[in-house]
Amino acid sequence: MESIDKIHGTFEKKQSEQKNGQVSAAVIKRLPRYHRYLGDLLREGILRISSASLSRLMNVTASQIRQDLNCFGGFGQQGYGYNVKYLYGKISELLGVNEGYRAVIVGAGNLGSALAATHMFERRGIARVAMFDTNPDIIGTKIYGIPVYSVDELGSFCERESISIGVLSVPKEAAYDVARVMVDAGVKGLWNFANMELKLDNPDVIVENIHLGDSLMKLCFKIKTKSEEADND
Amino acid sequence: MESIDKIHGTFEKKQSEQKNGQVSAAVIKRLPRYHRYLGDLLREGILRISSASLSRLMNVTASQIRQDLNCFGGFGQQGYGYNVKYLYGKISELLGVNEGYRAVIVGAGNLGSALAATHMFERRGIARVAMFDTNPDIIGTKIYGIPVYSVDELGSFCERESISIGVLSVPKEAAYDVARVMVDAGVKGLWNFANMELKLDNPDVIVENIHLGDSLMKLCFKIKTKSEEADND
DNA sequence: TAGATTGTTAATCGATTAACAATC
DNA sequence: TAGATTGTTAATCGATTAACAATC
Repeated sequence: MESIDKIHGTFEKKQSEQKNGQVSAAVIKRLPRYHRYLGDLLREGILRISSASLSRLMNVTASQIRQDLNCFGGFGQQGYGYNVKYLYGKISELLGVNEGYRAVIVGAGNLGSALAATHMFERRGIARVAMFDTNPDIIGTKIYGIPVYSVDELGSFCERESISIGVLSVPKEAAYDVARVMVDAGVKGLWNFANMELKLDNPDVIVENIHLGDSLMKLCFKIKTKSEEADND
Repeated sequence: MESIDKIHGTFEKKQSEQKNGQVSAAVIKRLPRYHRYLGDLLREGILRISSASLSRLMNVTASQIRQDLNCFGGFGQQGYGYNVKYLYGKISELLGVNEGYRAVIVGAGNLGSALAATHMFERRGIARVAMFDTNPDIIGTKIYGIPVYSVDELGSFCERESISIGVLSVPKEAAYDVARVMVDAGVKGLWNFANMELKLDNPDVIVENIHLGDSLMKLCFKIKTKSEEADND
């Protein structure tokens, strides 16, 4: 196996930090997908890959891959391609994998429990340190090993435990109250499943709104459109 | 309240069916969001809205709203704006709400159960007629009122019950087998939570892949980027 | 009628793709 | 060295925004 150091040692300056300023939303959206595919390749034991072969695998153009990666620095090598392990590491870094972020899940209903059950967090080096709910029957218990506390303690807990990520799996009606408490407690990002768009006045807090229903509707739209096409044949 | 008929009766020709050919993916992605906001307005009892006020509400440009809607026909009226109820209805139609699609959920684990518990389907007029699993302990039971059958019966069931939508909340490893069975049984769309991109050779079957992990990573990326910005101040 | 606001065309902007010189 | 493939610039394409005439 080639030495990663040998290949990448000479032009380290350019790489680590983002090139000039803003990266477009389009590129950011694609980064996790690159990460996924590279993870698969790594697990398959593939050592190197060219933008051309990766493009075939991912159904995008090789140009786009090279452009995207170059937003962050030269991760490849002319005549060689990309070292899978190295590139995977670089993208992991960009995405904040293993930054040691700490998360809480607010709302221990069906969705909250499902999120507690996944390996989604650990896999990215994110610790789920607690869950919060209002139901006295489950407060004090553990769900998939995660302790459930009263939502009354949410603010003080987040502050004390330096929580960066708050997951909102609460009903729509509770979302703003819960969000406010967490923002005041210094939480940096909210992952919002509450089925509404959380608009905060604090521009430093990042919000990712999940709308599963939108995806379901897109599916229905496409099914419907496809059927109508078929009818016109 | 104004009569919808009075306002819209005169130029019905243009509306109902899609204008010339393909609608861009960008527009399709935005339709469910329009639907959501209009639903909220409707519930609040708002009768009419202009593209300008809707644009303020939704944080997009009024131009974009008018362009998007005009892909499908003239839903508004000069000097008046849009009738909320009428527009909501039209977008519902476009999205296939209340088309009577029938769905099954394959995989009755945490995620499958969480999906069984939501009102996401009914709300869009989609019937969840059954769940399927391999676990003998839950086969024959009901989860939130939905009967659970053995995955062995999946194919024949989908065929017999004319299922249009298959929800995949199974482990990655099982996804292709399950997908193949459903596609062969005439299912028209797959909503795939299996954490991998389902690539089918049948171009008539629609696949929506859900990657919650990608969203979580985007959140981390943004938190990280924001922190780094802050450090450079 | 005058005012408001759409539908639609034209202008702008950004993202994707193509091309190729640099270079491993 | 010759071949391969990147990094990057330039060309193309598509999506967003602006502008305004049509019209309710």
